Amino acid sequence: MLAHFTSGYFQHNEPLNSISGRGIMAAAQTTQAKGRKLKSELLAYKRQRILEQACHLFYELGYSGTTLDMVADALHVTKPFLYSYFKNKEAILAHICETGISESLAQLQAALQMPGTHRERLIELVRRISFVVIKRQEHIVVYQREMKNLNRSDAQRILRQRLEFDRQIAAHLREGTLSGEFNLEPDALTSVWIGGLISWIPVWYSEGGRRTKAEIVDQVVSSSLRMVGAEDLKPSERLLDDTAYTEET
Amino acid sequence: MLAHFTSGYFQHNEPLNSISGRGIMAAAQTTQAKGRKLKSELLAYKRQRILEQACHLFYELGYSGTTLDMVADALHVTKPFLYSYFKNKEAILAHICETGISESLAQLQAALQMPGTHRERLIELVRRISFVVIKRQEHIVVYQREMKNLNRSDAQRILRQRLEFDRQIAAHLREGTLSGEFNLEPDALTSVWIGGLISWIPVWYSEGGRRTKAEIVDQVVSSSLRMVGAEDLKPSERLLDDTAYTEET
DNA sequence: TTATATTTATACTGATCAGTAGATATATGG
DNA sequence: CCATATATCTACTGATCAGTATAAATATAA
Repeated sequence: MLAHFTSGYFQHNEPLNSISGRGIMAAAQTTQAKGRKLKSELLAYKRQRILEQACHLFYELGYSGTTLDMVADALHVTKPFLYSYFKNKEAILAHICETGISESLAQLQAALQMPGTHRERLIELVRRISFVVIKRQEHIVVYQREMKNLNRSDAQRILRQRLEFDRQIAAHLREGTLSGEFNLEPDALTSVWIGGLISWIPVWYSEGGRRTKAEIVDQVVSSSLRMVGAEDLKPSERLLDDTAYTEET
Repeated sequence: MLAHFTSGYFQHNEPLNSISGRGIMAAAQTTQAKGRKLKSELLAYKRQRILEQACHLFYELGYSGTTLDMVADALHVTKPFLYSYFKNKEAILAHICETGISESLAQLQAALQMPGTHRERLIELVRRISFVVIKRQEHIVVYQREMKNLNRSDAQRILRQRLEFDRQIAAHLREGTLSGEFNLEPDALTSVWIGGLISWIPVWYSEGGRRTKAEIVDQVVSSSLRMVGAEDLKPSERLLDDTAYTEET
């Protein structure tokens, strides 16, 4: 039952309720501290698996079209199990909605802190965010569709991150315009349109479709550069493959 | 009760169930043909009012967050009333979802048939579609959010219109590239990105906000021109006001 | 091994709501 | 004004499902 345990990673097709600390505990039981750490890892892992499965079902069937019994069944557990990990259905949705935007914001900030011209950093940030959006397609779509079901405080917390996201891109475009790299009118909402472009990816991209991730992302980057009035993506700047941006963290 | 009737138009705050053909019938009752025509107009009007109100509530509260009792209450009628105008709740949603896309498609085709260069017609079509999207903001948002709740055949019918919409824009961009007005790579998905740009308007535009409709639309047009590699919108081409595109049809 | 703590499951409740059967009111035509 | 047709309402049902009380199973520590 517990044999699938492999150096910290878990098999995803294993019934969630069969996962325990026993195997490792027996082998490496030295201190209570280690036991506590493992326990909290298990907790986090189970939470994450619930979120993944719920996200997928919300994506396929909609939030209100998905019952918690369905989520539980898919994980081979029962509804009250879910309630010991999340306060209620809405709390699950809130976590899902927050994932995409908070990861995007993190990548945006990382890209902005890199060295290079404004144009180079724009390329980098559009790329990084686009890859997040592709990786978290389902989260992004669920967020866009099901936002309305969030309670006031969750909605506000997430909205604040969105506004911060937009504020930082807008600032970068303003700076780049001042430095002469971009060509934008003072009151252009180009940060908004770039955000729209990136958020539009899930509408058309599908894993295993005719285009590779790198192609799609290069098109978004190219369109963004054209929109801000910077030099278009040079052939040498094209992505050959996704590896640099799709490694697991 | 029936005094609000004015030359074919109806007051919107009047209880829907008080609207009848009596007033006009008494004054202008000449043939049965006229009576039938009026009757079908009344039927169409009531259907339209149900759709408007339902759309607004779906927009505010979500499809599953809106009960048909709420829709009925808002119109000062009862739930079974709605069922004599629509087969079920999903049929109401399907009509709402179809509105935005079919009106957009109509405007697209009208713009494409106008005289002018490819660039001029691109400006015209982006403008027209953008104004549809602004006018039908709530319909568009409800469609994007609640698509999943449509049954197979409704979803397919609407999807076909979307695909046709994209196909025609793509064809226009291809022709414009061949004629040398645009500068696009053969496999660019620019029609998709322009569609995304336009669909993104409702996320940020709000009636009575800091920007006028004309400003927003000009920005979308400008971004589209830049994306396709055409000459940017000249100051003389800017919209001074919305009137040319927002007259009632 | 046994006592205690933690995790997970069984079985239920109360509220909600789409959809309907049948009654009532209103309009139409003679 | 009456008879018929049409439009609308009252009152209900059956199914669904989020959330919970409590029991069972499992893990932990001594």
